[in-house]
Amino acid sequence: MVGIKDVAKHAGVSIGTVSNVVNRPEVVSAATRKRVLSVIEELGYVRDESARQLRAGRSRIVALVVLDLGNPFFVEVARGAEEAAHARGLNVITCDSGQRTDLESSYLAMLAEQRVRGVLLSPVDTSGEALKAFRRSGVPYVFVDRGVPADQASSVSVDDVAGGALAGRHLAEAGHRRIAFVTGPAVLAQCRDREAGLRSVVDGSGVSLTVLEATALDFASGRDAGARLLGMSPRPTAVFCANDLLALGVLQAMVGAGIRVPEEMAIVGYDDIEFAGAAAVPLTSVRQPARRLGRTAAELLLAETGDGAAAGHQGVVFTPELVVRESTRTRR
Amino acid sequence: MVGIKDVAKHAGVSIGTVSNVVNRPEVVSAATRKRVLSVIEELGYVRDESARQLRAGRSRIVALVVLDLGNPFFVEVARGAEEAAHARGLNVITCDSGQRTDLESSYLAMLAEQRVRGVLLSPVDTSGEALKAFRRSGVPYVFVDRGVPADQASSVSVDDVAGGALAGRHLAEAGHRRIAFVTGPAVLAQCRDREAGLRSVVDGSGVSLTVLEATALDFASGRDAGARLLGMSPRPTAVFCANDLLALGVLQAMVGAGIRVPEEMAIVGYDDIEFAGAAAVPLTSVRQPARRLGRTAAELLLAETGDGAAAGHQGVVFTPELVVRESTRTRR
DNA sequence: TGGTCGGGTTGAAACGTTTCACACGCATGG
DNA sequence: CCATGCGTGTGAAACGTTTCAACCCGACCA
Repeated sequence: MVGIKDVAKHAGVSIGTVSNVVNRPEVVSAATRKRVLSVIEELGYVRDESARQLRAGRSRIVALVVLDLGNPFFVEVARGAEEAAHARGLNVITCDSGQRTDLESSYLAMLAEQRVRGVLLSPVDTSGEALKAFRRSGVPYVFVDRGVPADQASSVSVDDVAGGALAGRHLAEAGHRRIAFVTGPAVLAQCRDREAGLRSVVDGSGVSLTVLEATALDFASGRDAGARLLGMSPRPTAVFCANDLLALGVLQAMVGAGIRVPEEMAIVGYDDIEFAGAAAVPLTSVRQPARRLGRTAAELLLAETGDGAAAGHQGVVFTPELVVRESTRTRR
Repeated sequence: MVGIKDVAKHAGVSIGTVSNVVNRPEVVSAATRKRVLSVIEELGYVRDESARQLRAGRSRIVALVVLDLGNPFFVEVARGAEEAAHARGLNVITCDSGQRTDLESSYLAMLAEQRVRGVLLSPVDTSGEALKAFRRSGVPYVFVDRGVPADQASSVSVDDVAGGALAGRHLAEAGHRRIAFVTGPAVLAQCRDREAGLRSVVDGSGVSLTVLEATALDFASGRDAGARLLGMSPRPTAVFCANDLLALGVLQAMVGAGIRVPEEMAIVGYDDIEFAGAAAVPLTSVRQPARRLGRTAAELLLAETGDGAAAGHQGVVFTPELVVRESTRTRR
């Protein structure tokens, strides 16, 4: 593999000059610059980032670790993060923890070894071992889609309690008295907060609330939850799901069983992914500014790790928004 | 940042010994091993992969460059690739080229600088400049979801011509005489091949075929294409879309305009993503073994770059499968 | 003419690993 | 008692960059 030395030899200059041509072209004379560049082209030299990084002590890569890439919400977050990083000449690598603590740990360990510039983390569990070990490595990180006290780290999140309340209020006002909440694993703060928001509206109002915990926040688990819902009696008249994938799964179960939505079962999802509007019955959902979440998180991280070296952490919280569609629109 | 030297000093051993503890624990005595390990733990030492890689000359990372991470098909491909790579102790980084040649080039350049072990590439254009430049870098690569002559590179693909024919035959047999094909950018071989397959069935059979080119293979473009479809007269009675996202977009346009599917417009998609079955009208689609595609591609790459160093390239071609659902099931 | 300046180039150190030839000490066998 | 070998540990080289002090040389100024 051709290195800077080969280029130097062929061009009849020193290694340092080649390096200058590549990194600070303005300090080298036009003549040599041209000569060196043509040798680089001819030999097909591409610099070795690992050597560069070893010397520099820091990498030009930012990592994003998300809960589930199968969820279009996180794909949007990733796009936002890339926008912001590219604008600063950094690259992003995205890792999918699949909501598994072990995978999350292993990715974090890998990223620490890579000495990435920083990590945008949508954590499975903010208090677990995985994170504790990572913190020791000293790699800067920012929480995405998960708020934490600002003394611990910066974070960008959406107010999940408010989102849950939004959904709850919507259903309560439509007159539903038996509501189900389909949630994911309780380790996920998003799930807990959305439930809390829902309860804040529903509790004490005479509405009965049933909670169904799905094994994962995905489509298949939603279908399972839907099946359980069908077996209940009396059956709830409305269901709020912790995300759209679950909601789509529930919806499919309903349609499959011939239950009319929203007449016999109203459904509210969360995230407002693009598919929500394209479902069998377009889904009412709580919208989160996914792309902005990613962009802001990246910006926060870069501000912290930049040369300006701002000290303190920040917490940014966005506000969710209810998008009403057919799945809760009672046609009379 | 604590390095191997610090560990060595604290443990009262040489650098080499620390390295041995980490990489070949069996050659060092139990006593020193224990001592060194405890120092590592105490100091929170994590090795620097860039130094490691510089020395080794090769990285422990495999890259996957896909056309669109917003397409669940590619997320599945990525999962398959990760399965295979993790099984061999390698990590995968996924890059989303967004079907843009410039982004693809920039990712490939970045990956070459990183000296990744190899690249799994779902290329925008197999003959373009982007690829030519990358080839010079000498980084091994395998095409995913795109067949090429085996003398150029290994590849894993699905027979798109057969897939197109599958869809065409299905529609022709259902008696459709005016069929539309909604496709993506013509640079994409997938689009061209699926069209070719469709034509092989339809041409000369008296069926009229209209081709609508969408700007991208995504949901929004599908909606646009759907709108155009609505404006045609006579309107086709069936539409085959180059992927499911387009098909879902078209479907939404139909539903929005009150056109009944499949009675007034039959729709066939491609990929059979999970959402296809959950759509307003469950979508008939041509299924591809996405996960297997990713897994096989990774295995091929690792076989080529492994120590065994098999020389030649291979081309693996999978066969697609038609999944019939409501969107083409004529209810009489 | 001598001194200073500055543009252009060089050579070497440093980054943190891994690896490998070698050294040391001890037991074993001749 | 010497040779051999084995189990441990060491020290230094090498990986490909970047950076920085030093150097060279021609021009300009006093």
